[in-house]
Amino acid sequence: MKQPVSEVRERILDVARELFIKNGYKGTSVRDIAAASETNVAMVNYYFHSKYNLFEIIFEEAFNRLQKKIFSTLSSDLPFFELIETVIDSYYEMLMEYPQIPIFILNEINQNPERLSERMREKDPHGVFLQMSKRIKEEEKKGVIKETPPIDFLLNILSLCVFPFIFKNLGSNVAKVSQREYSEMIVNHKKYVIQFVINALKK
Amino acid sequence: MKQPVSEVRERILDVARELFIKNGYKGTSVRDIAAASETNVAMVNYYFHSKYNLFEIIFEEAFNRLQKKIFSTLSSDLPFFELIETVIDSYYEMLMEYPQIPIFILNEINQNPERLSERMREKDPHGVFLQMSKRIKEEEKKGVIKETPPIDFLLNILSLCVFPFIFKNLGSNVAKVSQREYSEMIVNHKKYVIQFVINALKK
DNA sequence: GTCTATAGCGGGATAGAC
DNA sequence: GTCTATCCCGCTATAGAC
Repeated sequence: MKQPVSEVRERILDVARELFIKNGYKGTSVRDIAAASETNVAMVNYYFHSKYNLFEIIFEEAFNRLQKKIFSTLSSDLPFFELIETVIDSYYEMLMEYPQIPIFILNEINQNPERLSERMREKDPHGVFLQMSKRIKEEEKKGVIKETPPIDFLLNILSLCVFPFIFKNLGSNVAKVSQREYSEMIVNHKKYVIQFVINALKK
Repeated sequence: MKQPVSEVRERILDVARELFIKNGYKGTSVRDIAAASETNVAMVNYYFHSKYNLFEIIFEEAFNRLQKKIFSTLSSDLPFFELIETVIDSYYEMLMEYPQIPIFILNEINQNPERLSERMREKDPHGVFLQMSKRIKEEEKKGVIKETPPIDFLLNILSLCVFPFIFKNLGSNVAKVSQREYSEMIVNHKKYVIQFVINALKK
């Protein structure tokens, strides 16, 4: 019994997504994908031309999701400290739902940095960085916050939000807690991070 | 003319360190190492048995140095804020020398989490975490700093120190700066991080 | 559209002569 | 200790039968 256009294609795509997220690009072979999707190597290359092309389709999907979420938060017109809180909230919310994404992205940076960053540059239609810089400048002028270089500040936000998820595997092992316990710990950690950042900003 | 015990071994080790740092573990082949050290593949395996073992020797070297440095800082009697500054300094100094280490660790985690975390647990013979907790408690009592859960605080320190290096490849491309410029940027970023952390702590 | 079979490459590791 | 030659593996990709 045959599904619409290509049930096989979908099956390969689903399996590949799972494997790429779990094992990364280099850690996933076309043979793995073929076996897990109960097809064969030739089928994967028939539908997707190459392993890299297949990877790109899946990567795009994950990447768009993350981008959309973060950008819509950053572009809102909330009061400054609430904006900060919401940005951090959004990162954590997103990353708790898709904890594999940072590892997925970071693992593959080495693979093709030019191409990936080309994409990221394309995907900044609202000038989020400029908008954020403007908000920071305003608050500096008001004397509410300390002198805050936008790049350094945003890098700190990114570090504080993303690293705990990257560190999850190692951290839970070293601390001898289950991944589940670590995840619960992260919820509390988020609250500390928000306070930490706001304290660091305040004059 | 022959050098002491094995001039060749040292040469291989030096070249390997350089290549691993520059191109990462997977990006460096034993053939590359052989060529650059003007020996051959057999020599590399004669002295180091395997590529993985060779890398581990280099990894161990860096890890031990960091460990030693952090501990000597923690057990010093520096004033608390200077202690924080020195710890952050040490992390950045080490990571600027071995920027590939975090990425190697990340890749290792996916492949063999048990082995790596076993090692890291072994390497805390002096109780860095306990030392730090003690100092934090003292400063809390003095009323100098806010309430500061040690785990969350240390995770923040780690995030702020390690993430910029993980992000290096992607970040430098997105910001359209060379890796070299990014590295220079990181030196300034470190200064901001130190101020950021100290402000966040202060009551 | 599906599959088998294999080409062709590049990797790590090793045997064995010197 | 050193080197050449080679093994064996896994990978991507494709040719060609059905």
